[in-house]
Amino acid sequence: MDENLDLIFQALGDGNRREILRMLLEDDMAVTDVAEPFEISLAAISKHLIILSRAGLIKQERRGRMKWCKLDPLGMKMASIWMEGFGQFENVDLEALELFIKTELT
Amino acid sequence: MDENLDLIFQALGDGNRREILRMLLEDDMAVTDVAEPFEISLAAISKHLIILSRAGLIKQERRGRMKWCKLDPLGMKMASIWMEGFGQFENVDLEALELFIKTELT
DNA sequence: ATAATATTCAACCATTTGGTTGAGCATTAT
DNA sequence: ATAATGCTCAACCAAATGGTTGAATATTAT
Repeated sequence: MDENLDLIFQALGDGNRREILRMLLEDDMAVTDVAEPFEISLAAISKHLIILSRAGLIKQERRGRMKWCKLDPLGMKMASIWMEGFGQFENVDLEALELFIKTELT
Repeated sequence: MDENLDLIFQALGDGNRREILRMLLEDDMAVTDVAEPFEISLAAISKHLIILSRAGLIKQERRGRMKWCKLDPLGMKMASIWMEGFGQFENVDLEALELFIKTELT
């Protein structure tokens, strides 16, 4: 059963959650700090963090009244291992790829 | 906007769709052939293929009355490019990873 | 011309998702 | 002891998801 991959990819399929991961790449943060740049409620962020946690993409550790969030590399690793099987990218449309990199990443 | 990544990861977040991709890795197939090993309806498979198509994970080409489905490496490439930013996997729990590889893949 | 095949469309349904608000519970500060 | 902070729970809501069935369309075979 690859329910793990379900959880991982579903978790990654939301822009807010990907943004959270990007933030945690720079530093570990408490829940309130994660929520700060977003416009949605704290409760919504809390839910997103739980989803990321269940997917193995982050770890949460309660310390005092705060809960610290840090990246857990395992989830992303599992996803990338699955994707490696499709690693024959010779036929990629390079023009579309370049456009993607310019417009979608940062 | 990274709606592209939304579509890609959401598409990958379903076991049936990942299985379709795995099948297409071996050979291009018509819709009916894709549907054959599944227990769900042909219409459901057709929908899954449209989702994969919109995500840039496959391409569909009508030839006669059949529609041929083939992998499109671009979608997977976009996903893996995004994930590369998280490529610091030194701290992975190797034991859990090994377990994952044994039980979840193939 | 008629029948069979390949695929999609449309309407529907149950469940999940992503969000809200308000209350609740620990923990820390005053 | 009381108040403030950090986070989660519960109930709710609208929209999206993954599935169904039956009809519709287009192409090929008889």
